[in-house]
Amino acid sequence: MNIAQHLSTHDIKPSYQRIKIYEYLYEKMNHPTVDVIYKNLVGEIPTLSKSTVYNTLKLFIDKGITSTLTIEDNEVRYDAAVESHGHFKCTSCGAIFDIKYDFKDVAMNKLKGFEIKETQVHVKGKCNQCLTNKN
Amino acid sequence: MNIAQHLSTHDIKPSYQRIKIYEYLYEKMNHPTVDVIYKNLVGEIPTLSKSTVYNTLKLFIDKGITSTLTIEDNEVRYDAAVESHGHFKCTSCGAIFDIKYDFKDVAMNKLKGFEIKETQVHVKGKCNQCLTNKN
DNA sequence: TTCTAAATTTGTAATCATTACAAAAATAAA
DNA sequence: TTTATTTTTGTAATGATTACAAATTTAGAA
Repeated sequence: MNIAQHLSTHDIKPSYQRIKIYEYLYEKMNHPTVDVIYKNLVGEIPTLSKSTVYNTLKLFIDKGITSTLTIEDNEVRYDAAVESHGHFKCTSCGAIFDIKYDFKDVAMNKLKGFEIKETQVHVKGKCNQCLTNKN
Repeated sequence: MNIAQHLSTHDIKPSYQRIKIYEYLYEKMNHPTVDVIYKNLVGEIPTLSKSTVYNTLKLFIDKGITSTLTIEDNEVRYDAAVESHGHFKCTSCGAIFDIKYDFKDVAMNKLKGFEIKETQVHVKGKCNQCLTNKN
């Protein structure tokens, strides 16, 4: 994936900060919060401002190359994947797993005549590993 | 529904404020925010504090008689219904509709060996009425 | 009932994420 | 090079939530 080109294709001028932020989102795929992104990039970009992270993510969302998820209240996370998919969050280790689900299975029969723009599925519990480790 | 008794059954002493807050949640079923609850009750309980609303809702959640939903980032809402069900929010009029869905349909095959505690399904779009009114 | 202890409510201050905004820096165009 | 535009940055403002201690209410014991 050529990130600069991907940004350009979506009408986003590929500045250094924008490339780095998108690169982080895309390569880590770890559903980071703004704070996590900032802390991970400020070493490499010492002048980086949190404002830039906020601005950039807002731009990415406007242009449709990033989506948000809010599993816990007060904890907005960002995702380079924009196709509909769900998220499982382990309440023990905090890890987030992507889960696929079939759009039409999610009670869409209940929403006849409604125009659906976005669906989010969040599941919380304990992951495989934490269960075996008895965390 | 006898609210005082319902609270007592769940190990919550039925104070005046607690009864009123639960009553509001239960009778309106409008998925209110803290602010909405406060504004709607402060007329009847002039000394009511927002702290009380926060404290009370936290207590209700601990005791399992209230659940939260966060469809929009930064907008925590409360619900007297605790069974798994989904929510549709109309982006035009802001109304929230409950939707039933089948727990096991939501990609649970992907989560073998995981312990699932909670699922949330959020759908955004335009409701029937807004579509016909061309809002 | 009266006294005392515990629980609840309240108001204010502190915190934290996010937004607003204007100055500084970088980039592009003339 | 000069000028205009875009992007980045830092600080201040906002708003929701939490922390906390004082005031009030409730419950229990004497």
